[in-house]
Amino acid sequence: MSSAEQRAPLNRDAVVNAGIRLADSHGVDALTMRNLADGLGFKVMALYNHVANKQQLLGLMLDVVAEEIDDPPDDMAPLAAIRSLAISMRTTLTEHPWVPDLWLQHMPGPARTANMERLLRLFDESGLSPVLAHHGFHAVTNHVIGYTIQDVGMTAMATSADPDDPMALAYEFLANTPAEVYPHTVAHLHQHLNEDVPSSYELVLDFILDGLVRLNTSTT
Amino acid sequence: MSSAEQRAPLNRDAVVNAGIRLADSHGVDALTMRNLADGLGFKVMALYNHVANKQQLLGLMLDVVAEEIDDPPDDMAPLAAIRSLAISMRTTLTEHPWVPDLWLQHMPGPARTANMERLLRLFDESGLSPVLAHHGFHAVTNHVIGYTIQDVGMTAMATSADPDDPMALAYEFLANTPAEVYPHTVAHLHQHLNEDVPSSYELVLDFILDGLVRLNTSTT
DNA sequence: CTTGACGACGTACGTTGTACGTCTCAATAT
DNA sequence: ATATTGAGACGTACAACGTACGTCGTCAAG
Repeated sequence: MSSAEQRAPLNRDAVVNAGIRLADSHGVDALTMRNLADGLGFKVMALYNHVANKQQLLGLMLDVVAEEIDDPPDDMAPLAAIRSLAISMRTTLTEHPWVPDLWLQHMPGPARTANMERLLRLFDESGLSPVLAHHGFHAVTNHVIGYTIQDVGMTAMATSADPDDPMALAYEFLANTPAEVYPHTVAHLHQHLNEDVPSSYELVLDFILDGLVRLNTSTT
Repeated sequence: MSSAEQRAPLNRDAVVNAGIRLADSHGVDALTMRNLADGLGFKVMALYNHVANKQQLLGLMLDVVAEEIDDPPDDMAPLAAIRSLAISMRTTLTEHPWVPDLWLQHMPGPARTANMERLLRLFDESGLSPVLAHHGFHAVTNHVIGYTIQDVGMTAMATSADPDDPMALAYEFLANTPAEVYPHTVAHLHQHLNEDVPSSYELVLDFILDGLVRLNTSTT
């Protein structure tokens, strides 16, 4: 009986994937080494045979997520492909709300480096001047991360304040900020609560891309 | 002797300001309650007579930083004032590298709410349509936070890897990413290390503002 | 002179990451 | 067949953290 119950030994991929699932489902705060080990049916110290420490584990998790980002088709025009890639990145990052924060605090692994390479190559092929291509890379990267981090951070705050009713936080904020003192802020928040405004993600992305092209053609 | 050494009692402002100084000088990781108490010449639990918990302390610290943001002059044209405010925000946030991350994870206090109000009012007075003003607010906020968080995160990573030589991290990264596989990434990094490219912060900010104005006039 | 409030602090607890050493077992070498 | 080795799971233990609780001294109001 005892020999029949041999589990398969742990391995790095299993640990990393379990980490991603745990962070996705219960938030990054629930990702403790003990918790993770429990979920896998092992004890804490078993994990350390497969990852050096938590920091490394997080880095590996990030790189797995980076692999999930869809590539634009090869035959797409560079600027359209940039646009498409930016949207894919946002999609993937939004599916793993714990990622955007950590993204900026870890060195890129192979998959994320490949992702940067792709975006940089597209800019190189876009016809923009080298300096504008350089700035474009940063502008788009910043746009993707910034917008996503903000979205995700907001909803994380709301659900951590009251998991049952994410709206509760907004109403509590409204109760504490008088409309006579902060009329525009209150109005803005109401726009979010009542009418639902579409995301300006793609709109602003296009402002950036159009701005790059426009400046490029006007100085060439 | 003992009665002559009476210290002034602690108060909330002292705690909050000491927290800011500590986070500024030694990083947010060094901001532990014990550390903070030590710096003030008190013991840990004394702090809890003045702040409810660490979370609240961080929130108070953030709002003090929000107060530091310079307002644009009242007579400045709305769009110019928005631009000016965005630059002031970046300046202040950069002076407190621990802020951008936390900024998105805490509800705004009074000062930050006032800051939002200001930006929203400027957009309201800008002549943009209400929906574009709404999007403009998010676009600019995102730009400010995103760009700053990225700057600050990078340098934080570099200095935490090797406080003596922040460049070391870049060279280590280069050593691990072959130029044959990642030519554009390597070239991009070299642009940062050799030529020093000016920040694209204002350039992209203008892309956004110009994009808003252009779209507004073309659909009005 | 008493009383009551307030602020500082000692003690203690639960939670976290992880260093270190031990034990088991299968694969390999003799 | 026996001895050796190495990998992997795990128990124990520790330091650092946030913070709950209770105690004590001091000072102002009754």
